[in-house]
Amino acid sequence: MTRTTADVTFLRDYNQALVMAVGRTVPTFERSTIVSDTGLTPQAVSKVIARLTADGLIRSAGVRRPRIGKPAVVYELVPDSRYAIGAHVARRTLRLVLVDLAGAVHHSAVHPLPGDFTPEQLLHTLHAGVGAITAGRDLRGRLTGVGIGMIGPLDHEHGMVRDAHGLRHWHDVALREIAEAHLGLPVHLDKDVTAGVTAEAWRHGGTFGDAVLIMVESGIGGGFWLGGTAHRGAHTNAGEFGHTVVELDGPLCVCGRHGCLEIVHNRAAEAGDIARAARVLAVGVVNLLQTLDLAHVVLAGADLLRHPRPYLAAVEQAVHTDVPRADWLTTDVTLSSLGADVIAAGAAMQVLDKQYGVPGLAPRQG
Amino acid sequence: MTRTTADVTFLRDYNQALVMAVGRTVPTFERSTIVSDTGLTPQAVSKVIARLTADGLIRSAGVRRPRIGKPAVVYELVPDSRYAIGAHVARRTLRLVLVDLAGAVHHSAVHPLPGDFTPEQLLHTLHAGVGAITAGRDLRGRLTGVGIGMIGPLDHEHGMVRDAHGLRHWHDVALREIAEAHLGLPVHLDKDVTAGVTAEAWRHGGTFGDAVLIMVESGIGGGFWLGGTAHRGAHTNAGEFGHTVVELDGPLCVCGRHGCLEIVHNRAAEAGDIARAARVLAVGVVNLLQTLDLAHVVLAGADLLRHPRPYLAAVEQAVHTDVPRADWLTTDVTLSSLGADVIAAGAAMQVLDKQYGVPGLAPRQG
DNA sequence: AAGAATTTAGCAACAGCGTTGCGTAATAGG
DNA sequence: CCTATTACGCAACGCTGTTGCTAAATTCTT
Repeated sequence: MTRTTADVTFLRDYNQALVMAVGRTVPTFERSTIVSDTGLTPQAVSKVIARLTADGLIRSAGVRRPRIGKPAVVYELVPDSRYAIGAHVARRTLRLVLVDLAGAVHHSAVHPLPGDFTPEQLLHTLHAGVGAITAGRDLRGRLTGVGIGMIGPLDHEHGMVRDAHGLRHWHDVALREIAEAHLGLPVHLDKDVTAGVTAEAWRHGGTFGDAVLIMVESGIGGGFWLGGTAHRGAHTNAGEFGHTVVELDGPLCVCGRHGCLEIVHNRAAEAGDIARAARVLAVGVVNLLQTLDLAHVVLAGADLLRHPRPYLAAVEQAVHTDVPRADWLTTDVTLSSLGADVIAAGAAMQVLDKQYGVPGLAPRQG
Repeated sequence: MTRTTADVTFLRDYNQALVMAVGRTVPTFERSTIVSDTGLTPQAVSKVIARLTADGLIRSAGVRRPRIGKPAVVYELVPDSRYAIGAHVARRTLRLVLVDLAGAVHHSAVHPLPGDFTPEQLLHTLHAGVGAITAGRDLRGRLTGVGIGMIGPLDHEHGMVRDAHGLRHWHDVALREIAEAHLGLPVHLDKDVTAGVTAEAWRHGGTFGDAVLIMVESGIGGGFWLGGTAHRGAHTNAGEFGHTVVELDGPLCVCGRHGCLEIVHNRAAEAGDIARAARVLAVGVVNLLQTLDLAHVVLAGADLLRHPRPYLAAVEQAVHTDVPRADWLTTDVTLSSLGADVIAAGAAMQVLDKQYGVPGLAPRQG
């Protein structure tokens, strides 16, 4: 394993990203806002603001007149100064979105994919879809790249799809490399659920605590945001939350174990007992809270969003009653604000995060 | 939430800590070792080595003669240049250890605690125990501080014990503050399992990937090391791994839920069926791997270490057979190398880590 | 109307970091 | 004795955030 080393360019990028994180989450801000939020000196903030203004990422938006004294310059993020395209590769569809620097979704389209599609077929559809997005717009110099969120297992670091579940033609495909060659843009590949949780984190700026995005969509997965970054695990395989056993000696799951959350949940759902399915999911969520002590639980996925109310109610109730000492152990439970776009949008935001997010110095796995 | 800001002193401390992390894990090293391990330039490494030598943290240990050319200076960590004391507060005992900069345990002692002891009683025993350790040794200027590992819930950031499980006199006790006043040393308070996993990480240097320390000792807990730092969660309450449900509608647990890993495991263990207890634990471990994709599983705790072989075998087998695609999804399973000292030693290493470990820029929870 | 008080913001000098360029020390081999 | 090789540091540099101070823009006070 090697850690990243730190030099002065890291300092600059890091502090600059802190300012951007504030700018993303508030309508407007001024120098004193940044000073108190970050602890940087006023002079340092001035330098950062000057750089960001020169890059077109922020702009002045008038002045605020204090009770007395010189008026303060008010700034705002320029959302359309940068864009990224996000792709959600599911089993039968490719969803593409255009996302701006603030995390707003400007365009969303779903393209059908052939059953058991090949890499070539995906790239063809991806290329056409990206072309359709860029065609009507002038994104020259403002399109940061393309993010792809996909089922695993895959290798995020090397941009390789290892063995996508249920897709026969996807063994050790260097998707990032191939897609970059096809599209002529930087490409970022990650697991669908990890991309999804990045969407929630990006839109909340620097203030997003430890979180999980629960995805119920044919399978059940969980994307984790821990300690200020996405948690991918040792082999980009974190998130197989559906394959945790909640019923010893329960029904046999496709993964080979018995009583996985996914199979128990799906049986209830298929029997039409959504309330029970939701309660089973809630047990799993509380398991996560006990294990990881999360601040946010975000619910998403087509199968869940078909019945948002019972799921939300069951999870909220379990979180508030089954976790002891709830007075200070606060965890909020919400539905994903981006609905069906969350994975694709999150994939796009991963590209933005890489460029404009707070950089980490975390080690690569060893 | 506020993130730490980064200035040039952060750069220095960070790169310096990278060098120390290498030094901790190898018997000797030289400038070229650091250059290739970290990616720093030779000149930067020279400056770091000069600083560390001046501080007495490393020293020259001869030269290596290359085939031809000027001999390279060989360096080594000076283990006894810094020490820290670690305390493991359990329900009936206080374990104290003295640990050096390399993570070696120099002294270990167990002091009895009264049943349902009060803060005052603990501090008295702690003070006497620390005195006994420092009495015979000349640790002037080399004792970095005291780390305390304890059952939760507690608040790591503020050094407060919230409501220690099963201890009636421990509600909102500002233990860190009180202990610092008593001992005249910096004190670091953390959950027992989190301290434990820090021991494993510290002794492995910078190369330790995502890991969990499983602790089986009356209760079952898990300490997490994720992304290069301890994972404590939003309220320092991560690690209640024993209170994850593995058997829906199973026996009632003390926590109020049914079928928790802890109660199912303990029933099997109490019935003398260690093999089944170990298999139940292994199911929980695989749940963690599916969720978090960990590189290391470390087993510890008095109840487990009474039967190390069946536990190790059961967990190893489950990890290797129940997690699919094991050829590249490698996870190693080991027993804690520190045995019963792991929590106390880890608490000590948290103090060392704070001073000499790789600093993070991670956000405090919001 | 003029000056004091207050708030904001930037210029200039500075210390400290890693980097770059290059010179020097220490060895083995010819 | 010279050359090739390897190791290593001095000095200058570019860049960072910081510190000290000045200037600008406004309201309040006299």
